This record gives sequence, structure tokens and C-alpha cells, in this order.
Amino acid sequence: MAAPKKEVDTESRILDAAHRVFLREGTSGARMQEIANEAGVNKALLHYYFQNKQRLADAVFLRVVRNLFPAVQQIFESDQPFEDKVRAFVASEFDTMDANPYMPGYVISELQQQPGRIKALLESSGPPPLDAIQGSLDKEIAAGRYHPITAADFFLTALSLILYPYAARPGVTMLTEMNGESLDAMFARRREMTAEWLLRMVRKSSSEP
Amino acid sequence: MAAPKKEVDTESRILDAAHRVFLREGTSGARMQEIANEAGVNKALLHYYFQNKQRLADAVFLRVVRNLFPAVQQIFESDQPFEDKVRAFVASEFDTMDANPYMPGYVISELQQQPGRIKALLESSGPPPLDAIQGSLDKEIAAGRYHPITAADFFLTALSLILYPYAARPGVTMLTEMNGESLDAMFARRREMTAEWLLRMVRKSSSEP
DNA sequence: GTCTATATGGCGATAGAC
DNA sequence: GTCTATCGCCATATAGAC
Repeated sequence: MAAPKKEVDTESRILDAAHRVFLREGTSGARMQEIANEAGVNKALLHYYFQNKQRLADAVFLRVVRNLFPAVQQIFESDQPFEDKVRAFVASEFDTMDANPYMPGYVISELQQQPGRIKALLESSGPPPLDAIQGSLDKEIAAGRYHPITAADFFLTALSLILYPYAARPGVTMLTEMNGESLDAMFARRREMTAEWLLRMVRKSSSEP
Repeated sequence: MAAPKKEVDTESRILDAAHRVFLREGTSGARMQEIANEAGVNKALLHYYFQNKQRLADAVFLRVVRNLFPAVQQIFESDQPFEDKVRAFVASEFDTMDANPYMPGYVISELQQQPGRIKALLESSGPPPLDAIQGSLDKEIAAGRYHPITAADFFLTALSLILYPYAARPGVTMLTEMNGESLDAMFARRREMTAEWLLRMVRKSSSEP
């Protein structure tokens, strides 16, 4: 720790490069040579630090899923009104996705192609905070303000609305082009609208019993 | 056409096997040997019929995306009430997905790893029927019954709600296990609820101006 | 720790018998 | 059309100099 180097160390440079390449191309599509190029080092160094391709891929996967849920946990355990929690959660997820737009597609691909990794995901990310969500929801439902819904359904629906457009980004580009609109404009609008859409889905309208 | 054979011909057996293997493992993750095994033929036959791996992968991709939108087009051009169209569309998509659960994850992976394929997708699937949707939506919006929304947003939101749970199926399994519920039960419930959720998102409640 | 050079194996692809 | 046998490359992985 004494005398910190200006440049990040080689191991981190490799891991960062591997992160970018694996997320773009998937584990099986990525080449060690391309990672080495992107890291600005020789191919042999990847093996020096990470032994083989599988271990390097595992390290990237763990780093990606490690920070999936902690922010959510904090938000739903706070003491804001439920609808503010939802808005904060949606905003937080959009921020994360803008910083890692390839993440949803990557995680979907990896889990489909290597289902065994779901175990590593759970251990590394911790469970999604269903209990905290359910507690908040049940209060609204009991008060007659919301339609009944399980926390799992609400959570999955929220993730669907937020993550799918990023995962399917090339297809979304196609949609926006038909619209004469930019992809960024569409995402910006959905960032604002998604929380309200979610809330309209669960709120009872005033005329309902 | 005269004297139809009992068994499907070899080329179709190969294409069917390739379909299953590519959808599970992705184009770069799949092995020609595994496709040959699954088709019950020798590896050399794959090259006899499809020349090389890329052409075989292209044939599968085209077959997968060819039938993405036609059913949607018909539904939204019919003369039912708009909300019935939405219900029919959602039911139709769920049927398609139950028959091809790996499809969303596969398409997402392929487009992320080979963005150039979006062009082939468009030509093969035809454009999504945004105009028909927009027409139906605008009537409801002009009548003051719906919040303003673009057809692109409505369509993308619908696809998100339907397709994401299939694409993220291993993660959804994790959710249902925490719930003490089966995956099938969750999908069955969402098949019933998704259209209503969509409609609640756009309907104005009676107290709103 | 970092490099160059090389070994090893696997996979796509082909040749050729039947 | 279908098979067996084999080629040739390319990606992973290692050896060893510096």
C-alpha cells in the first residue's frame, strides 16, 4: 500500500479488459488474444495471473453479479413511502444499466449456456430482498390501495421493464429508427416513465371497491 | 411429393438438431459434433447439406426470427376492441414462448454478439406492426381514456413483460424457489395477469382529468 | 513479472470409399 | 447420400529466456 502506483496493476488491467471482452462476446465467443490486446499485455500473462480461460471467465462473472442486489436491499429497507422506494429503485437500476449496458444480455447468455452458474450467482450476489418488498406491498394491499400481488411478481415485473430494453438493445434500435427517434431519447423517456408504469399496475383506481 | 417418407428427411433432421443445440448453447458455444450426435448422423453430412457452420447457424437464426411478428400484425389489424387485441396478443406470445422457451435468450445473445444480424432479422421477420398499434392507441388517447404513449413504448413494454421472464428463466427459478412455488405456477399466473398489467399502465383511472 | 517461442489438443472442414 | 479417416488451422496452454 505504500507508494501507490500511478497505473493500476497488471492483474486489474487484465480483469478489466476481460470484463469488457466477455460482456461483448460471451465466454465462448471471446478469445484470449483479444483480451490480451485490449489489456496491452502478452497472452501468456493472462495464464500467469488466472491459470486458464475458465477461471478468468469465472472471475468476471462473479464480479458482474456481486453488486446486483445490495442497493435494492438498502432502498427497500429504508423508511420512505413505498412509492418513493419504487422510484428510487428504478432510478438506481437505470443508473447501473447505463454504466453497464451489456450486463443484462451477458448474464442471460451465460445462465442459459451454463445453468450451473446460477448457484455461484446466488452465493455471490445474495438473495434478492423479497421480504422487504413483500412487507411494503402487503401494507398497501391491506389498506385496499393496491391490487394483490406477490413480491416475486412485482420484482420480476420491475426487472423486466428495466432490463429487457437493455438486453434487447439492437432490437430497440430498430424500433426507434422506425419512429424517427434516437435510442438515447427512448431510454431517457423510459427512465422517467417506468416507475409510474409500475405503480399504475398495482394501484387501484378510485372507483374500484 | 409422391410417396412421402415416413421419417423426415435428413436435411430437416439436421436443421432441427441444429436448432435445439444452437438455441441452448449459442452459435459460438455449439459444436458441430454435438449437432451431428443429436441428429443421429455423421459430422460430414452437416457439411454436405450446409457447407459450413456459419451457414447452418444462419439458417437456424432465420428460421427462428421468421415468425416473430406476423401473428401480431393480424391481431392488431383485426376489428376487435383494443383491449381484446392486447389480450389476444399477450396470449399468442405466451403460446409461442412456451413452445420455444430458449428463443428470447438466444436472440438476445446472437444480436449482442453479432449486431450485424439485426439486418437479417428485419428482412426476414418484417417490421413490427407499430402503425396498427399506434392507430388503436391514438383513438383511446384522443377519447381521454388512456395516458399518452407511443406505440414503440407500448410494444416494447409488452415484449419486456412477456419475454424477459423466459430469457432470465434460471434467475426466475431462483425467485420461485424462495417463494416455495413452482416455475410453472409463476408462468401460469403471469400468463393471466400480464395483459391486465399492461392495460392498467395505460388506462386513466376514473378520477383523473 | 513480462516476454518470445513452442507444444498440445480440439474443432471445422475435406477426401474418398461405398 | 452416408460413412470413415484424416487434414490443417487456430486457440489454449506451457516452457523457458530475460
